[in-house]
Amino acid sequence: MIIKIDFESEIPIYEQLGRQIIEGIAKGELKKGEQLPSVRQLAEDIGINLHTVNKVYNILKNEGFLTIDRRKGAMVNNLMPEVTEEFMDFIVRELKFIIHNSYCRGMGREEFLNICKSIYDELENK
Amino acid sequence: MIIKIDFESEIPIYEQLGRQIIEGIAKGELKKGEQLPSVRQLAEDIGINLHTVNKVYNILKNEGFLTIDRRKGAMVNNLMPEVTEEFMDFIVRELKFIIHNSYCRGMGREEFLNICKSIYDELENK
DNA sequence: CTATATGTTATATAAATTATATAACATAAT
DNA sequence: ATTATGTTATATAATTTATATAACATATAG
Repeated sequence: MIIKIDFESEIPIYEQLGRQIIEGIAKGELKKGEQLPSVRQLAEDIGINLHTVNKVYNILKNEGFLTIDRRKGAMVNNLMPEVTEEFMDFIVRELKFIIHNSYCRGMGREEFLNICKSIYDELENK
Repeated sequence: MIIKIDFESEIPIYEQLGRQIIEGIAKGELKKGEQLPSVRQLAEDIGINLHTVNKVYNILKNEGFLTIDRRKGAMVNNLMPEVTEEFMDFIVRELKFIIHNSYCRGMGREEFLNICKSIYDELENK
């Protein structure tokens, strides 16, 4: 799986990395139980500090996406996290902002839903 | 229009304020051409610094939501910003993250789309 | 004209966040 | 024994976020 960091982005490196790992899991590029590179290896591969990778692994562990074994390192959890109340609050909050913003700009409901659908189509590979 | 800032939130104050103004415009609580409180007035009302309000007004001016007249202060723009390529990149990026994340957690396409629809229903006050 | 209110600009400061750099430790695998 | 793993501890630097004062130019109100 290829990780690509945009060092010019306003999005923090650890946030970009975390999103790409979740994307990899969602798309099946990272299988359940699959082992991730060690913090040192991945840090070297993408040219960032080992602590930044370690931070991401621990965030994703706390969210329930990864498990970390002292011996083998990080791997994709066999059981994905649930849709918690906290997570629902998060996506509703973010969706509201995106929808309010696009609504002001004249984007209609159908157009917005079609964008969502196209992302799902890409995700479930057509 | 009532502004409510959560000082415990991890979301910056200026971000919270900006989102609520856009929400107000989307919901019609703030009409086109309507005058907003002065930076000093609003800052005092919600208990924050005038520069934080000023920052928000200028961000929203640059995005095309507000116009700022030296005499009358900030007001809601009569012409809302367009769905620019930059904006499309933004919402696709954010939607991808939300969808990948919820997809991992077992939320299906229909459930997700229903959340979006309910936000639209609230927005168009059904 | 005077006083007030407006956005604006300029500094300065403090706290938190983000990212890196070294170093060391305990433990498991080779 | 050596190596690789996550982990912990400091330290530092840059950036972001938020506040605090002060001042300026200008338009409006009295």
